[in-house]
Amino acid sequence: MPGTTFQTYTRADEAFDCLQTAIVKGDLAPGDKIGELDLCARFELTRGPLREALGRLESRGLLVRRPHAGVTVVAVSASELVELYRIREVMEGLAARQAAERMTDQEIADLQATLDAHEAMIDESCGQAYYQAEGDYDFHHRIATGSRNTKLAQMLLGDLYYMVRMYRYRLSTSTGRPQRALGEHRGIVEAIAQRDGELAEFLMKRHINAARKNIERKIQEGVLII
Amino acid sequence: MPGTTFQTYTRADEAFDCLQTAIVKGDLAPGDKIGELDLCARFELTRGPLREALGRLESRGLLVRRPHAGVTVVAVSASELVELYRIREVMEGLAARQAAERMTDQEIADLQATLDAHEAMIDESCGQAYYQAEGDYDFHHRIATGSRNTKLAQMLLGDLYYMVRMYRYRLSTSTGRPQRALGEHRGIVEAIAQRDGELAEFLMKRHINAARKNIERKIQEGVLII
DNA sequence: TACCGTAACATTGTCGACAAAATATGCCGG
DNA sequence: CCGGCATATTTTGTCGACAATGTTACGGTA
Repeated sequence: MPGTTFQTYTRADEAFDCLQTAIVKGDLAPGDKIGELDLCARFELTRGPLREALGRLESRGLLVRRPHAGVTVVAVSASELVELYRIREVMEGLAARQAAERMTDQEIADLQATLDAHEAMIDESCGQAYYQAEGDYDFHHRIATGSRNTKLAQMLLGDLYYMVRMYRYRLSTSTGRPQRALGEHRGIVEAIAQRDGELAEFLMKRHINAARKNIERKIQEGVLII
Repeated sequence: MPGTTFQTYTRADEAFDCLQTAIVKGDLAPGDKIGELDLCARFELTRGPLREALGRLESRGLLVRRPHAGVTVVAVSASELVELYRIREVMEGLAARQAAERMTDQEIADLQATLDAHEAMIDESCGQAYYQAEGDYDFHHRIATGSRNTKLAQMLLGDLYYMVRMYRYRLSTSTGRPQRALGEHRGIVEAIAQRDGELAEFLMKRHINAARKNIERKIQEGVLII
């Protein structure tokens, strides 16, 4: 092997990332019927890699494809969004428990530092909504990874979070009560630091349960239209 | 629309199914480095649809792909297999709870009938191992569907079960104690029939937990080599 | 005028060939 | 005899063209 320089990115990967972020950010709205050649022009690539990316997105549930009739961005109904949170509740509960058992001390310290930075941002109240969403994502991301459960992290990070984020960007306000969410996050980290897996699981489940109820309330009030 | 006869299957779908079953059945063993043209010859199709199918399989975690270096069937380690059961425990627990709340009376009756048929097979002890595996799969499949949680069913049926079945075929004996498993199944269905979601969740979690411990024991004894 | 059947269109699915990268082979030097 | 380098080969990634299918528009008929 002359130059051991491996190429890690291919055009299909590129297309996959572009499409995924486009869907998550809302540039491609749910229900949109998108043509292949349009996308090719948009991202400057040919149909081969694009179709490969479309297949992957479809497999992940972000696109729905009807043979010979084109692809459409998946439209998640209000009830389905709520169901997503029910899944998150049990899966992230497990992640928190395993994270409490397996995270390194360094990782826990980093996690606490993250919360400190997060708190500082909230206090300065600069771009609350956006940073709140990003901080929240970062928190859950770290715990999923810290669980050391490959498949669990893959399912959370690769499947669920993208669908949730898809609507978070649209909502702009994640929970609406950053201080309260931060407090819950602190409690979870505290439990993890004490290696109390059971408590971490309980608190995480309650945390996500609260977020679900918040969304249900917004839907009922008509604030959240899906 | 002249003839409203929609074509639902394309060659890529075909390739996807073929590859998936080939992996699950063990015709393509974990760790195998498989070439695209080999697969083309094997399934009699061209590289276009095949690559699309490979992308989907990769996205689902059954294949791992290194750019320009080919695809290999994913090799799940013993610890990862155990982790899979931890995920199943919480997810299927949720499925059982929601199934208890949402399954129709007809579905519950069908489920009970399924168990009766299953019991008959075990009594006749004809092809125990195989039918045990199939019956077990059928049972969990119905509950996942009965949860009416689209994404949950999709994740269980589309992701987890395929990975678990991949090793079930290799083990030939699923739990080793069909009567006991059947009894646990009966208890879960009973809870569902009584619309006791909490109990159904508890029993399902305990059921899968027992299966996990059984596998852990086999691994320790060296019976199960991965 | 409304409805149905047909034909043209546009879009997707499929194929074969070319280009780029990684692996395998052979050669040279130590 | 072994290790490292350059070349050759194989395999993957990409592209453009053709075929099949769904969609749309049009005209005829009741």
